[in-house]
Amino acid sequence: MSGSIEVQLEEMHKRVTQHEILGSALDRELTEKRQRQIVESASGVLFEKGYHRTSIRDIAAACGMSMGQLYHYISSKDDILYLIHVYSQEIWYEHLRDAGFQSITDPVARLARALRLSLEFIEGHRQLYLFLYTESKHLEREHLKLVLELDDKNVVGFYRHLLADIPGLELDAARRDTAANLVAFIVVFLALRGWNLDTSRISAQVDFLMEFVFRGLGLQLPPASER
Amino acid sequence: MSGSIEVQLEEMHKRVTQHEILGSALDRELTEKRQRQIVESASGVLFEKGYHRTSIRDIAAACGMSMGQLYHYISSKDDILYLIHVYSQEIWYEHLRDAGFQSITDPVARLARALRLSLEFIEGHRQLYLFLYTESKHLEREHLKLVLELDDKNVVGFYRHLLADIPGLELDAARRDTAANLVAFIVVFLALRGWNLDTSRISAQVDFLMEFVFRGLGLQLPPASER
Amino acid sequence: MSGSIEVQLEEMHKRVTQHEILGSALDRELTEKRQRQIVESASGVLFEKGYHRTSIRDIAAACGMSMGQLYHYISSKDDILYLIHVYSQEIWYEHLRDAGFQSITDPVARLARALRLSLEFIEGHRQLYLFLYTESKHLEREHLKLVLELDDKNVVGFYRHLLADIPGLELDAARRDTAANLVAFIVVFLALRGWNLDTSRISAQVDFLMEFVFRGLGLQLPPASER
Amino acid sequence: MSGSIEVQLEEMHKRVTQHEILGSALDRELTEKRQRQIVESASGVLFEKGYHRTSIRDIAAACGMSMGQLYHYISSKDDILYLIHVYSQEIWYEHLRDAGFQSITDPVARLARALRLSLEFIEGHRQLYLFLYTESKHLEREHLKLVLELDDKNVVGFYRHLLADIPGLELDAARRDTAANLVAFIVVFLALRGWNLDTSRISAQVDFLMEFVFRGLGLQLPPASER
DNA sequence: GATGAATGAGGCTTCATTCAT
DNA sequence: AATGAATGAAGCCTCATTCAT
Repeated sequence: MSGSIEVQLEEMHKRVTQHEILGSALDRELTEKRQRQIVESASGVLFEKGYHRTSIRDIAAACGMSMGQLYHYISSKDDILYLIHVYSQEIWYEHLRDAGFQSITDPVARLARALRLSLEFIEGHRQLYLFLYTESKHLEREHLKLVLELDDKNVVGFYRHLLADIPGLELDAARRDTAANLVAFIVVFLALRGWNLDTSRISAQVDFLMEFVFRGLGLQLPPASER
Repeated sequence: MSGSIEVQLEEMHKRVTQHEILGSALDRELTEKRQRQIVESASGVLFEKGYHRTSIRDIAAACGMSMGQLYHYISSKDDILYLIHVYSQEIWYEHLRDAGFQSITDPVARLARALRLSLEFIEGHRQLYLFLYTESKHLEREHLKLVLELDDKNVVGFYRHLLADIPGLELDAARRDTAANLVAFIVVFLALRGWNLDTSRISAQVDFLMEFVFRGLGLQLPPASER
Repeated sequence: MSGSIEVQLEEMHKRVTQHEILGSALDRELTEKRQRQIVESASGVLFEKGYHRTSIRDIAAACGMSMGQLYHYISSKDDILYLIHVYSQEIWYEHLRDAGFQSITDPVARLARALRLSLEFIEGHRQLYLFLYTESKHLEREHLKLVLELDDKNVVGFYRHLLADIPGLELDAARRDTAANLVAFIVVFLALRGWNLDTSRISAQVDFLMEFVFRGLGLQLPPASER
Repeated sequence: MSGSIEVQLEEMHKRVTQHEILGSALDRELTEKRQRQIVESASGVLFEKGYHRTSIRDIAAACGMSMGQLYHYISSKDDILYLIHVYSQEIWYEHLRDAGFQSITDPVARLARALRLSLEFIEGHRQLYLFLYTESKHLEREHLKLVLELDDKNVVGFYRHLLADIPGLELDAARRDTAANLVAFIVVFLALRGWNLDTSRISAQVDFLMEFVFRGLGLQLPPASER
């Protein structure tokens, strides 16, 4: 079961790709490239001003594009919000992959590593995650549904699998689901409540959170060398 | 130390009142009454459509007021957002008070009860808390600052005090602060991730969360009769 | 049956009034007054430039209103198109009424008078009728449906009743319906093909059309004094 | 005089061709072929969405062409509108010709046959004729002038000639012109008011219209076998 | 030659706030 | 005092046409 995250992410990519966002541009490859550029360029303004206060003109300017060009690669402002959500899952996945996560075999070590990598990653992308939680509610119905599905499948699903693999963890399916959601939620703690936390102690806070989660689940945290 | 929350709330009221738009002496009381009415009437539309998509017209209509009248009690749309934040802390406080929270003396039992009352209260006001987390970012700087201060002082501060009172809890001030923030965060879990949770099992989930938090803090949950 | 047109028009007014167009203005009476002003002021530009080429800004300017004000009395550009259609039926009705049409009792004389009054009226409102036929296709589905219903009920219905009253006119219901539609169509001939007609001979053309229609129906045109 | 329509159509072709955008000698033929293809392919979208709501992109897609290719055969969107008008006259002419119209010699039978062929043809191309009447107003001045001239020359002119040929029809030139215009107008009745007519009785309606026109002109309709 | 990405003005509509009545 | 009509800037989005590749 340890390879499942790759499979999930594969599927995610497929689903994202299947969903038509295209404005009028026809070249699929160029479109995807530009969409990523748009997300990366637009993030700055969006995170700072918020979705509603950022105009399409602001975004176009931030992307160095004309408004018309922008609309060749998206078909509505809402698409950008959606793309950011997808993007966030992609880069999170890439982070795990690049950190060699999948080479770990021990289930508990896997959980520990996943937790630490996620905590650190999200801490490094505070604004992004704050934005995601803050603005997801404004997605249009169709996009919202997709995003929530992706989140349940890829993010929560990821933790669900990790928890299921751990021997001796006495959680029925229902509790395991709640636990997976809770982990996905706690992992985002530093981003959502960062304004009220001492930013000079990040690594201590990461440790604290890992201990908290492991103890909360009734598990023993592996020695530091193995997380 | 057990009375501190009341003191804090007193102060909160003062601060809120100080910031009021209208100054005329006798109107103060009426204004506050009307403001609460406004918040309570406007909540419906606001929670459903979101802050930006709800117009002042919508709000006036929901309140059964003319726009002119509405503007007698607020000075800008942002005021409403602010008032909702204050309101949320007030009714949370009232809930704790009405549940006889302050009569509990054992520190661990106090924490347990505070947790359960908060979890249940927030679960019963999901839309409100989702709104708070979703829209607080749109508060204007001055209001935002106030709200964050109130939250740190009254909400996080409340949990900070509870944790400080618990004997044998080995947390230095820094960790205690993180822990208090974390508790304030977890307490909101059911509202923020409710879309992905089995709503038929709320009370089981409340139990699960309480166990999780207590274990996470290295504490033993009191027997059910004493929570 | 001779009073039926009044009844029909009464109903038309009711239906029009029932149909919500209101922007944000609440005063029904003022709204209706302003809507008529809008129609009358906007006609000029609209007839000249056509619906699509006339911008909302053009219309607001022609009405001496700000764009915002305009939208207090309508809720979309399409509403204006709709209002013009309703307006056209109203003023046509008023023209017939003011010309004392309903005092005529002889069925054949009634038909002749209706025909002449309509021909003359439409000839005097060429641009309006050209506009109606040209742009009705661009009405949004809901409005289009309403307009077509009104036309069938009030305009075609009017001719249907006139034809039904005429003794010795051997038309089954189906043919009578076609005939009524045809009359409603021919009556508009001068407006729709006016560009190709000698405008100096209008009254001769009206006579020609009346003779044509009466002969076409197998009727004898009453002496000029009774038309 | 019976051959005159062919002559007129010849001339029409010439005029249309003269106005072509491209000059290069050999391309002429290809251009005309492509233009007809464009008109035929684009009709679907255009009739359904209307001229203004159909974008050049839509048209290119409907034609299976790139936008660049499309612009090799037209020089503006307005050209397409113009080409459709010309096309409509061409296929109408072809319909008459293919039905062996020119072999009829009796003037009254000619008129009857012309009427029936036109009524049937237009009924079979309702959308096209609705489009022509609806959108002709949007032609640019130069094209509009041409189209109106063509219509007066070829369509109205055709009926004018037919009427002129009929012995014993007491119409001065002015009335004859009005009558020709009226015939050209009535012939389009089924297309323009089709929405309000019983579509299951088309042939009965064609008969009714023919009787109506003949009676209206004071003529006797030839027996069915000779129409 | 052929493509389709790029332009950017201009389209319709909304809305917080004010102020004449 | 109370109303709600009025403002007008700013919002999102479209599209005929061009032109670098």
